[in-house]
Amino acid sequence: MLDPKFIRSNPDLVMAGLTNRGAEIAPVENFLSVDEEWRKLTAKIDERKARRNAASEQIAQLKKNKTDASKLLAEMKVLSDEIKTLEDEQKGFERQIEEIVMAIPNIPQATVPKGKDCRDNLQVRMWGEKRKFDFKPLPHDELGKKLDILDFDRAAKISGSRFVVYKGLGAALERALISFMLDLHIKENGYTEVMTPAMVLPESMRGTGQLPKFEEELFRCRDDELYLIPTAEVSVTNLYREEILPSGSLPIKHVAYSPCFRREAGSYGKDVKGIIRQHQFNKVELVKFVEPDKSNDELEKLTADAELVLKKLNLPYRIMQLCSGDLGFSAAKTYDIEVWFPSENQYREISSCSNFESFQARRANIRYRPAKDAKPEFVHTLNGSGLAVGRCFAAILENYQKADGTLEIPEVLKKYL
RNA sequence: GGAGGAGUACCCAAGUGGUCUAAGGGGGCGGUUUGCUAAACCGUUAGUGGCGAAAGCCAGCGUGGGUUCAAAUCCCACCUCCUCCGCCA
Repeated sequence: MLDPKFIRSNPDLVMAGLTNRGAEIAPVENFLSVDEEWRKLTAKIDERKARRNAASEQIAQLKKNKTDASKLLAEMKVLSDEIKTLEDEQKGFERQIEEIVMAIPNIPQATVPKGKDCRDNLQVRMWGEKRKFDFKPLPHDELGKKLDILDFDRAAKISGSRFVVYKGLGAALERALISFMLDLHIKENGYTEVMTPAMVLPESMRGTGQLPKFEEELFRCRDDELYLIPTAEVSVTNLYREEILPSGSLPIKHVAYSPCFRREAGSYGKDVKGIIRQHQFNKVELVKFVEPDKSNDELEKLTADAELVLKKLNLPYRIMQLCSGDLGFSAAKTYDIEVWFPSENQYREISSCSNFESFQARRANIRYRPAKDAKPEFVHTLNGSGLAVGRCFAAILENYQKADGTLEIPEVLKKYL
């Protein structure tokens, strides 16, 4: 969430930022008026409480001296009832403010290109040579079926649409990719591995920004207040929720493998073929907690760390900077990595690397001490896929297929298979 | 799932309705002393949010409610941890 004090003192800046991303500005105006009411009321309540505290001391003295206090008691009874009424009103305002502020998205950084949707995203760089095929490359799902390593029909039987069964070398390849990515980030890029729960409390979803606005995209348990994570970002970022990290502990860099669960509500008819868009998929996620003035540098590094996976696999890709209108709810700046799919003759997203600045840290109350006895400040959080394993699997099938319908194995994966 | 017990500040811990403005100890920080270190002694130490120019005031003892003029303290619910029993990969 944004800092209420920042909204209060810079409403024009906030509204301009929201307009750039195509969001409503009404919540800001709404906030300003409720906030004003709340501040007035709070001052009023504090005043009355100060009076009550003073009277309490008097009553204690009177009782001690065995003097009659009934007049003061009666007075305080009235005052206390009044305080209670005002406090109920105050809680109402607080709930309203919380609801409003939690629904306001992050403000894009000044350097983020202005635009409406993904067509206005900016290509930052490209890498790799697109392979020249002397045959017509098959789409990954057809190839997977032919090789008997992907089974869509049986997956649909047991779980419905948008699921897949990996079989034989398919399962082995998926597993190899996970191990390869983890090892790379741990050994070469300096991340510490964590393996976290795939089910989390609503507070965690609020911490990273999935709730309260995007509940329809989540799988929820019927009998327990638990949600399946749509990305390891949720459980890993919330590791340090409600904590003050000691000075010198930043940056913290975690890598986590997790299954991810998404309802994909509203994407009917989109990417229905293949394993590009599934209700359950595997992902290796990179998450960083850094000092505020370093977060943009750290975003460049994080993106480079994710890119290294594709470089080692020799898969052509490009880096896109998302325009203001295409940014996710919590992000202030985002690079997407898109990998080449020869059968479709197009690039497709395989990673999204974002700087959330203090947006998630404030929601999740994650702070650090800049120096030993300094006051705590909110950290900046970042994350990025490093990478989406299923999409990487698909890209390997497509880019490494041979004319005879078999598959070449990327050099770096051989020791994992 | 059942039965007990416990949550107080960086840590340990006292506190069963009113100078609790939370005792005491440890640790940290600052100081005195000192050739240096240690010891001793003195001082200091919850983060945070709100109002205010400031002084200050208000909130805060796991969380949320309630009782009361007044709650760390009494009542209710919940959460977490510990011990034992049962079940279980």
